[in-house]
Amino acid sequence: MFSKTVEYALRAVAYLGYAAPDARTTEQIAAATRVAPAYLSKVLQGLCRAGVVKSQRGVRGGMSLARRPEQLTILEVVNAVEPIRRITTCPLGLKSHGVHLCPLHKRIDDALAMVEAAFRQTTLAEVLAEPTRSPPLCDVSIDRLKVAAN
Amino acid sequence: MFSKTVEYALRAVAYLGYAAPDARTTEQIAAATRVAPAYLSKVLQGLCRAGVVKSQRGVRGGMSLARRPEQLTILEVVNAVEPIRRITTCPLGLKSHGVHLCPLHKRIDDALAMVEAAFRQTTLAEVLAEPTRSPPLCDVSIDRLKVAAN
DNA sequence: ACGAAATCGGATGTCAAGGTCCAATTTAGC
DNA sequence: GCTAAATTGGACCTTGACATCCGATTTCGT
Repeated sequence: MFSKTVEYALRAVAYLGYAAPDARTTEQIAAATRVAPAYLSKVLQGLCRAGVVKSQRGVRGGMSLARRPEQLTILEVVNAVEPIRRITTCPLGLKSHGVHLCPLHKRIDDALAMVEAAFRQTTLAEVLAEPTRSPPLCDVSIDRLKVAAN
Repeated sequence: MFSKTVEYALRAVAYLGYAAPDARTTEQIAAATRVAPAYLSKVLQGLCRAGVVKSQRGVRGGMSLARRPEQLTILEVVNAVEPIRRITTCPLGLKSHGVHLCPLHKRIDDALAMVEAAFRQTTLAEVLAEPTRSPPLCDVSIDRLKVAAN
């Protein structure tokens, strides 16, 4: 239902939020999020163009959040890589009823709207702060220790 | 977010519900739902195997609903062609926390759960019966007249 | 100024989704 | 029994998602 690319983008952003405000290299992010480094690179480029993360080239460069976690919603991340396309007109292309969706497509769009609303209401900060037995992104804490040790 | 195949399956089922209890040929369904006939054939085969529709070969054959619209939910149709895969374990494969999802994946799974619940609660009969300016499936009424005229 | 470290961008490869085509099979009706 | 009408299943094609690779470029630190 959600593409792998969306998964990868959310993992990366979660990891960066955890590391904020420091930057992390694509290699580090890939290792921590268990994503193929070369592909993650492309995903991060997309997030960069969308203004979700910012990049710094060269020595001691890497990726970091473009905004504070409190100002970044899950929806923005999702829409940056693969926009949720709401149904606004009849997919069958019938002009017989203009903007009014038939009951079937209304239901489908309602489902999209629910997801959209849920993601819009959730900030990265909320995800990171949520008390839980499992740390965000699973083993990000282990990685954090590893990075801190360097 | 939802695949084309899911769209096609829902359109076909909506059309068949509208025509119920009579059968319709793949050609008729394809024309009414604006789907490529050859591909719709494959989709219908899947629905048939899943027990959502039933097929009748030969002269005066075609496709019809396997159950009454009141007994068929949107979720069943969706799951027949492309099951909604809830997140049950950490996608990163970390065994460090067993069945407990991290906050990120919890949110994603919550979204999936909402969609699943909405689709489970909606029967085909409800979709067909809903009062609206636009008939279900857009121009199904036009098609109905055409079929009735034969 | 130089070199190492990092992103950027383009070319390429792989695989599943979406889509087509057709011969084989089944079946109602004459 | 024959024929026309319909599904079935398999082979095939096309496109986009996922993924890899590498040379070019930028930039920090010495």
